[in-house]
Amino acid sequence: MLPKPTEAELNILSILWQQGPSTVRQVYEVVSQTKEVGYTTILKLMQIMAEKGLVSRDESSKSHIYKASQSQQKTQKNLLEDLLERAFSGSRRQLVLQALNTDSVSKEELAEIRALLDSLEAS
Amino acid sequence: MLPKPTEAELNILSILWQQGPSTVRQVYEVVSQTKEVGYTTILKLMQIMAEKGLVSRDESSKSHIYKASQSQQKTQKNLLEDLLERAFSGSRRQLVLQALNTDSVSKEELAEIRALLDSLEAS
DNA sequence: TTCTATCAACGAAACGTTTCGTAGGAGAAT
DNA sequence: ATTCTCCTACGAAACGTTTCGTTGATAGAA
Repeated sequence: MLPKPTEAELNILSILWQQGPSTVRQVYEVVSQTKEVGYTTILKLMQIMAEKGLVSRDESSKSHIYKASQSQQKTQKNLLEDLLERAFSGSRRQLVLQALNTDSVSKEELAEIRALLDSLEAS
Repeated sequence: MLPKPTEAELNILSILWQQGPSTVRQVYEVVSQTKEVGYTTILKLMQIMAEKGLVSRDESSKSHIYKASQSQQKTQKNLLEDLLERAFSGSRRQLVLQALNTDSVSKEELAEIRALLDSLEAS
C-alpha cells in the first residue's frame, strides 16, 4: 500500500496529474509560479516520492521523467476515506452534508449529484 | 484563525467533542485504549493545543479541564474545504461524487442528502 | 507530619518533512 | 579541449510533530 502523500508531495502529484509525465524541471516551473522554492528542493521531493512508490520514473533520458503511480481518482478516494475516519468518525452522511453545505454549488452540479443518487438507489 | 490540527491533535479533539470538557487523565484513558502512549505525551499535546488556541482550559481546579475551542462541525468544514483545495483542485462536485461512490450508503442517508439538495435548490 | 499519589511544567530526544548547498557527470557551445 | 549549462545524487540543516523522563508542587492518606 502506498503511503499517504504529505502536503508538498500532494502538490507535486497534482501537477503530474494535470500535466502528465514530467521532468523535475517542468514540475519546478509550475511550482515556482506560486511558491518561492529551489530547484533541488523539488528534485529531492520527487526522489523521495520515487522511493516511497508514489511516482515511478523513466531514467532512459538524461532528464528523468516522472509520473504518478496512482490515478488522481484513486488518491482522492484514499484521502477522502482517511478524512472520513479521522474527522467525521466514519459518518459519510455528515461528510456529504458538510460538503454540500455551501452556497457555491451550481444547479448543474446539483443535478449531477442527483443523477448519481438515482443510479446508487437503482442498484 | 486557528491552525489546522495535526493528526494527534485531531484525535484528541475528537475525544473532547465526544466526551465534552475533560481532564488530561480522562482523555488519556480513552487514547490509551487504542494506542500505547504515555500520560505526559497527552499532557504535552494538550498544552500545545492550548497555546495554539485549539482548546481552552479551566485552571481553577488542580486538574485542568480542557475543552475544544471550535465545534466539531466547524472543524470538519475547515478540514473538508482544505482537502477540497489540496486534493480536488476545488472541484466540490468531484469530492461529493467520490464520497458517494461507495456501496455503504443506506437508503436513509440517500434520502437525507436528497432533502438537502431540495433545500439548496429552493434557495 | 511524613509518605504517597497525582498533577502541571519543562526540556530534550526521536522522528518525519521540507529545504537547499555542494559535488560530480554528461552534453552542448565556443 | 575548455567552458558553460543542466542534470542527478547526496548530506545535512531547519523546522514541526510526537514522544517521554524528570522535576517540583499540591492534596490526601497514614
